[in-house]
Amino acid sequence: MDTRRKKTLSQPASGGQRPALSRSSRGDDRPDAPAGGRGLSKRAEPDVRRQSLIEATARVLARDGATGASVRPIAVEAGVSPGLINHYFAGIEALIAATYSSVGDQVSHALAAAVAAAGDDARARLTAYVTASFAPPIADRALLATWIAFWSLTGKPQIAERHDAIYARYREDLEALLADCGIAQTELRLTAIAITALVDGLWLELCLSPDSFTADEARGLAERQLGSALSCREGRDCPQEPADEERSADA
Amino acid sequence: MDTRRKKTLSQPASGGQRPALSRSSRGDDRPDAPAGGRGLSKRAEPDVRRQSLIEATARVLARDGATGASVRPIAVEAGVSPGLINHYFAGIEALIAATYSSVGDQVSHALAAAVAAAGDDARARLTAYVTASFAPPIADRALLATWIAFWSLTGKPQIAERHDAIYARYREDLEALLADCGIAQTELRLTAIAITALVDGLWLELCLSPDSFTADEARGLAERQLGSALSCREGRDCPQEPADEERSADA
DNA sequence: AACCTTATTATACGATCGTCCAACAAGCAA
DNA sequence: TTGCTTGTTGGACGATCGTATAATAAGGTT
Repeated sequence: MDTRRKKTLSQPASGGQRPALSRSSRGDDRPDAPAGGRGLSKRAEPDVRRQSLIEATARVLARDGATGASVRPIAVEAGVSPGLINHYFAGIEALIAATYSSVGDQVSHALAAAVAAAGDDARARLTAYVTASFAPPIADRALLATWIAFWSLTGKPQIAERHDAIYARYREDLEALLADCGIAQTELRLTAIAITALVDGLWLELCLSPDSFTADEARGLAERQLGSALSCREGRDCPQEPADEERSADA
Repeated sequence: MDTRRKKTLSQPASGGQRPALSRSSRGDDRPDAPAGGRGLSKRAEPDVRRQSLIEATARVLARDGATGASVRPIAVEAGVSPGLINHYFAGIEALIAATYSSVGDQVSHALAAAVAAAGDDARARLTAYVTASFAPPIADRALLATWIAFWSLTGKPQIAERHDAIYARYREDLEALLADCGIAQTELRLTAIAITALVDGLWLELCLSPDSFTADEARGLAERQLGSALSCREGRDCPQEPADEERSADA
């Protein structure tokens, strides 16, 4: 419902508002916007309106990045007036936080779809999961701009909380796929962290400067890392992390 | 050349901000404000002034991130008036681009120092290079905030250019260390890309949400990746990237 | 001295930021 | 119809943004 009412510090500054002008120009010149697309200023179901604001925010973030995500451009994109945003969200920051969760879910679903399309073989599903980051819609400069905007706000607890949830879910899904491939329980967590980091780093640089390597090369490197992780399961010769006490020689 | 003048450059212009004294009536109220701690901003050598502005920008970026890096806070941090920034730089964007190069150099030097401290053994130097990212001054939230601010501006060619140069240099240094460890020439480029991506991803997540894993774990994972890369050099059984034709079975 | 160059300040300007608010409008209950 | 609730609008407000510019200060040259 309201979710508002801060009645904060600033007094209305005494003097009454300007009587303002009549809105006579409105309400008779246009019957209303037809369905579909923008310009819907009809009354909407609260959940529908909330979602349309979130989606508009995602589009603006993708197009203009963090600096462009301000109230008025988002309102224009959603086809509503600026004031409506503060009616549905406690502030622009809350709207962006909600958008983080929404975009995070979309990414998660895109990865799940890639896994589902890979069939039943555990190894193929794992490969599909990690290499999906190097193809559309994940490997996209606009998505990176969106993501960077979220990162730039992780100073605020509200956003950091969602970041942790999204990444925890990503690693959780990855751990499940790794377990299906026979990775030992004790290795699951760190293996998932390493693969996540590699994929994240490759995805980041692939979007930031696409000339330094190709998406195919990124796929190959991720695949190699998977092979290395899986070879440990078969008792092969694989490099082990040195024990903590052995690691002091390099300082 | 009184001695008081010399230290004013590095002075953050703390307290005595402007005693009201607005200069609306120029030249009659007060010719100068000589005494007191307010001696900031004498004339400086152009290069010195430029550098002090760059350093002030780096401090503001580290403290407040991308959204805080605007003309007036930077000017306050540098202890000069806002207008001076446009005297030395073509705009705020040019100042931030220059700061990107400067911070990139500092990071590069910090990594080089870690390598130099590791001694003469090639393997130890390589380890020092990659694990330095997980210790101060690299593994630092403020540095991440700075870096994210740069990333958020890579849409502008001026910044993207700097990003490419900085990352190319990072990979170049890494390739040299890998070559010293005997990595084959044909594998150098992709190996460096993979290690850079892993380190970047670990560094990013370590700074963003430090609770998901520890710096020691990050070091161990990077070390394991190095071991995997180096084991190939000895003709051991190491996972290979599958050929491009073999990768289409998952649809 | 007078003159010139330029570093530096302080402010002005228009644009845009987030938030708040009073008036309008749409739906629903009586 | 009349009333009531609430989604929605368009703008006001103060703060801050980047840039531009006239006035002043400082150093160097002749």
